[in-house]
Amino acid sequence: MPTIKDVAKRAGVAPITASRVINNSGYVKESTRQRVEAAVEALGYVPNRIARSLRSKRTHTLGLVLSDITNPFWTTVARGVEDGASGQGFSVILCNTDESPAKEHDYVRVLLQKQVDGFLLVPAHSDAHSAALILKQSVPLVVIDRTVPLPVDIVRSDSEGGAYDLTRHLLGLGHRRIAMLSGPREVSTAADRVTGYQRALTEAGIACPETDQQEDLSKGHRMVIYGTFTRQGGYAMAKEVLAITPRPTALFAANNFIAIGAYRALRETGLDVPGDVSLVAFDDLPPNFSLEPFLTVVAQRAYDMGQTATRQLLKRLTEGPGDQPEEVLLPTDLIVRGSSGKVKELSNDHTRIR
Amino acid sequence: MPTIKDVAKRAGVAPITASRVINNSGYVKESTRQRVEAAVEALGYVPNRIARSLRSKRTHTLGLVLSDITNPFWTTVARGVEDGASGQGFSVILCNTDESPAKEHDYVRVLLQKQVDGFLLVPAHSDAHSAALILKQSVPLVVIDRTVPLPVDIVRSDSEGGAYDLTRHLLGLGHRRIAMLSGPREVSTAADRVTGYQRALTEAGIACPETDQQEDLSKGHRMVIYGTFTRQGGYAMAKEVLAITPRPTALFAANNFIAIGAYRALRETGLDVPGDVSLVAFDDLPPNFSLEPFLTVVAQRAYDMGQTATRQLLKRLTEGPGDQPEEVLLPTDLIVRGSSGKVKELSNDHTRIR
DNA sequence: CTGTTAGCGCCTTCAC
DNA sequence: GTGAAGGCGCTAACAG
Repeated sequence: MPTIKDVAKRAGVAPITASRVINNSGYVKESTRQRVEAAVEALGYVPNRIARSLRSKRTHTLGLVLSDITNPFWTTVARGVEDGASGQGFSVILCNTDESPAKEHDYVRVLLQKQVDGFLLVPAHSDAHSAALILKQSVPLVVIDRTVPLPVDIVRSDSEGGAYDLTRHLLGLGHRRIAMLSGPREVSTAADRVTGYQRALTEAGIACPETDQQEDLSKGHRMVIYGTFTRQGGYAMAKEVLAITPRPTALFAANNFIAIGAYRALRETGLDVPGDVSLVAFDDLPPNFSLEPFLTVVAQRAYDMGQTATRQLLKRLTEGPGDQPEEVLLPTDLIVRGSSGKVKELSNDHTRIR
Repeated sequence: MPTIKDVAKRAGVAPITASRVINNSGYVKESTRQRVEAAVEALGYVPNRIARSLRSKRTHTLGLVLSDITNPFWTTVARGVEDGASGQGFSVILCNTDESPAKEHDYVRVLLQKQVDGFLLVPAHSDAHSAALILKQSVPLVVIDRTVPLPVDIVRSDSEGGAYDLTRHLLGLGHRRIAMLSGPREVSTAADRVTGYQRALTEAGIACPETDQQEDLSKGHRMVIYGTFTRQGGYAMAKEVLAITPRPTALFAANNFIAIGAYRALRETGLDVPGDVSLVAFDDLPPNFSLEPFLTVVAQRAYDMGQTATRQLLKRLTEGPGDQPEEVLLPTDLIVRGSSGKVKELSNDHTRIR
């Protein structure tokens, strides 16, 4: 493997001169430039960026730490990151944490040792242990998707607004008993989605059984149930909620996995979607890979999210930390499909709708 | 950012001693070990792997160059790679080529400069330009999914066998006019799938119009049509093939995208699947993200593919190039679902089946 | 326009 | 058990 010294020797110049030609820096006479280029060609010289990084203290590499690349949402985010990075001459090291803080921590440590120029991180836990570690080393960091109790740049979707839109959509179809199948209480996105749901229902004057015991629940009421962001979670929550009398007329799945589990529960129960029960979800299923997209959803701009976060990170790399962190809130998109429909007035249902 | 010198100074030892403690190499007295460890802790020392790599000529980093991480098949492969790599202390740099040889070449050059220890490559073109470049630098390489005309390790699915199985499945359901909607002729996987299809039909005594002009085509015949591995391609090919009289009773999509396009064409034509026409595909749609998996497919073991390729690559890294390259052929799995059914005998169809 | 010197942070080699 | 010297490949800084 030839080094820059070999190139220099062959061209009859000093290494630094070869360096200047290779990096197009400084003045070099045309004739020597050509001699050096010929030597590079002849030797098949490949510059060693590791050595360069050691000097320059820049690796042109970013660390992308997320939960699971296999989830189409994260896949798309990752693609946005990679495109944004490679466009600016940066490479991306990919790490899957599977939501494990321990894994996350290990990855971050290694990436720190590898001297990545910056981090894109989806924190596995709200304690933000890893994020703090990164900041302590004063390595630039942009957090994606979730909030953390740290002064740090964040790019995330407007979960609350999206959930509000989706709930309004159901209200518009006449639904008054909408069950929210949520994720874990302590995950910020889950909490935000519940908040959006609650806001829409409050505006519509729909009671909350816990707080409004005295009110008339007959015109509809709220149902929030917490679980995990998984198919199993969705299945279990749907089963539970479908057993309530009177049955909810619509289910709001707080993410795509929950929606899939809920759908299975609905089918098992012999209920038609949307004939008997409407089903909507936060997060689209990958519509590019569906024979027929069916779910009414609020979709996140995943690609945008990755790209925006990367742009922000690269800005920090060139412009320095700046005075204070920024938070970017990406809008969500309501996509109405076949899984949501008008409420049916059931004959044996004493609660009349509208 | 403290260096090993700072640690050494604080512990009152030479840098090399600190190094020995940090890397757990050589003999160090327990008391000095503790002093060094205390210094590491106090300073928040993080070893610089860039410097280490410069010395050791090992970066513990692999380059993964594939077409598009957004395709669920590649996503799964990538996850297999990342798991296999991180399990052995390796990081993965991800690159999307979008099947562009130029992009691929640029990525490979950068990765070579970054001194990755090895490559996992899905070649964008059968000319294998980038693969050759890698081999020239004698950097270990494992090719994934496709064959290249080079002596190199390859891990791929048994495309021919899978296509054979899928075709046999259709034959077993009574289909005799099965149209193969293929990918580009020059892509090895497309060619292999056509070969498997042909083999099954030949065994079943089904004629090929081009070569068997004289034979009786009334008992069924072959239809192979070449296009692109895209939804548009699938749509166009399906439209074309459905216009033929007598109409094929089954469509074999050579990959998941083609299947989606073909399904759309079928629906537009007013045909029921599988009532009027059966549809099967090579490559599953992401079943984890479907409300109801519907397509009968031959699925590839994508995760396995990534993991196997990585294991092979890491073997080369530790054991050297070995005498000659290996080729691993992964089996495929036939998954029968709702999209394939028995042929109907149409009243106005003069070709009697069986 | 070109070259010399020095050092990035680490670890192999060889002494003690 | 420990340390001193030197160099991995490259490029600032400072001559000339």
